[in-house]
Amino acid sequence: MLAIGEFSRMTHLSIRTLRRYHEAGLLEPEQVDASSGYRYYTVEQIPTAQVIHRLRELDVPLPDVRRILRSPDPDQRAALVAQHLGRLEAELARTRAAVGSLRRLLVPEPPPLEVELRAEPAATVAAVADDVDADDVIGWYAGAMAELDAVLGPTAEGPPGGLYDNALFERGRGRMVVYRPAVDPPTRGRVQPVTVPAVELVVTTHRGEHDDVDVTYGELGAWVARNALTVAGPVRERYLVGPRDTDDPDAWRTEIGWPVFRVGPRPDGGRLGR
Amino acid sequence: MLAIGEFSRMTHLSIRTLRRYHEAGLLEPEQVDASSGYRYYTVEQIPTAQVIHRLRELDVPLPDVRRILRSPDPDQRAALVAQHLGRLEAELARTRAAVGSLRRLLVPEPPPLEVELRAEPAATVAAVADDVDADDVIGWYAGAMAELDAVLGPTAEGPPGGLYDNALFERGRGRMVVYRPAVDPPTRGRVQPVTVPAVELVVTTHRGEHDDVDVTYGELGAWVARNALTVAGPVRERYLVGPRDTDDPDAWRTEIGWPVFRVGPRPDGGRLGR
DNA sequence: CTGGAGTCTCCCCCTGGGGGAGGGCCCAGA
DNA sequence: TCTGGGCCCTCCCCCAGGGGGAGACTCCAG
Repeated sequence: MLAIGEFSRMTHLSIRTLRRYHEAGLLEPEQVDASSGYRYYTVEQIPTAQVIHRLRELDVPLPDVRRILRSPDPDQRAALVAQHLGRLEAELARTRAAVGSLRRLLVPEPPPLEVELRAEPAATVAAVADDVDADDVIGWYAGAMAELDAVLGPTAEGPPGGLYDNALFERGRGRMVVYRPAVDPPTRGRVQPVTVPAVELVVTTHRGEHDDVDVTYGELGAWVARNALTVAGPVRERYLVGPRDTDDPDAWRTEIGWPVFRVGPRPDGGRLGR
Repeated sequence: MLAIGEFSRMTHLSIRTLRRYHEAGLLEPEQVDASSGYRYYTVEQIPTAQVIHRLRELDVPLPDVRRILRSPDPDQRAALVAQHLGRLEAELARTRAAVGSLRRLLVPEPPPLEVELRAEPAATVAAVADDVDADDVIGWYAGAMAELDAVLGPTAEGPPGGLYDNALFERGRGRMVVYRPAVDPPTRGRVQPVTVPAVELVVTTHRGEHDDVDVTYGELGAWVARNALTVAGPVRERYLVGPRDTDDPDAWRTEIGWPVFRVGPRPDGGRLGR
């Protein structure tokens, strides 16, 4: 039996960390003295401790480490690990995107901003809607669009789009609507007919990678502010050319539209009604 | 003038986050109402907010973001950014190492562990020593070894080595000694003559990448425990073949030695005397 | 003038660590 | 069998960089 200090030396996990892992149910000492509370480990627990160490180096959250350790089936275990390696891949992609975007930001070649004020008519579309956390936007969008495609089939009546509740940006959670235009929109699964209301829309087009889209948002917002307008409802995006159309990011075009009121009333505080 | 909610919509930074950035001195509102405390921003601050957003996506700490924003010279600013990109590189390398090591750990091909109990004589060497945090070990080692090489020159009397206080593993901070054997060791800069005491040493050799070294530590520890020995002083490593000898990691050999006492006394609790 | 959306501050919580205080336990030597 | 000192225990506080929510005040259009 090994006291916690000896076990610490053998595994290169600090004593404090071992105690935390005990508390979290990750690595239970083989025996705990009932009266003194002393933790005693065995040499057979060393490999487990090392696996935990590696997983933590990969920033796998403690509950997930526990799941991995407790899954008896090696295949299932491998799948859980692979899932986290996928997460690392995604994180790397995010980092790469931020680096690229930062570079573009620091070497600004200000493109002429073309803004249009347009009266957008109401339209009934096939949509998927839900309350979403800001971090889940990407994943939720992918799922919702896939479901739309599955229900509507490949023949499109026009580019897909989305409505984004301002609370999504201001408070990190809000209503999200993803839609595709359709004649006589069906009701199936999460897909429902939704009527996008008529509105006065300030519109511009974002070119290229979506990572930079907030820059265009900023420019559009500045334009709105300078023209003494005020936001009146969820922001709209329309994906004129996107990854579903071409693999060349430079060719992508996203139409961004802000509903506005002249000066006056903000009937719903800029939020998306239900 | 833009209220915080409008500014939030334009920059995709949440209201809470904007308040935090104000508090941290990252992004001061152009104007703060003295009586109400309302924050008011201008459209000119949007690009700054976007740069902050990008830097935070790269996990640049808030104080460093502040430094970057406040450095007036573009060159200096670029240098600060580049520094953080270097940090990202290092992190990526660490992640890659952990992935590789995890793979090796999960597909174990248990190499025969050859352990030797050896009476190590005392030796006087040229050494650099200091108290070091566990996270700084790599960097400190590199600096200390470079200084040793600069003082001693290229002709080596034997492989370099190190002594590692057990507190380094147990408590995350401890004394570290890096040395090179030398006849008549000089005193220059941080380099000093140090006498490594004679000791009974349990020794094995780790093969390959240093990322896996804790596995060998674990095996050695298990051997020590099974033979009813007890640790008596700082762990020793000797770098028989390392990156300074060959670029092939599979050829690297690190000798790992644990000073032990048979059963009996632990004169200094396994810590490194001064 | 009024009501509701917007904003303020303040406090608590999260993760995965670390620092340190105060006190009990273990065990080799005498 | 006692003793001392190293080991281990629990408990509380702190860190970054966020989020949740309460309770009160402000802004502004009708």
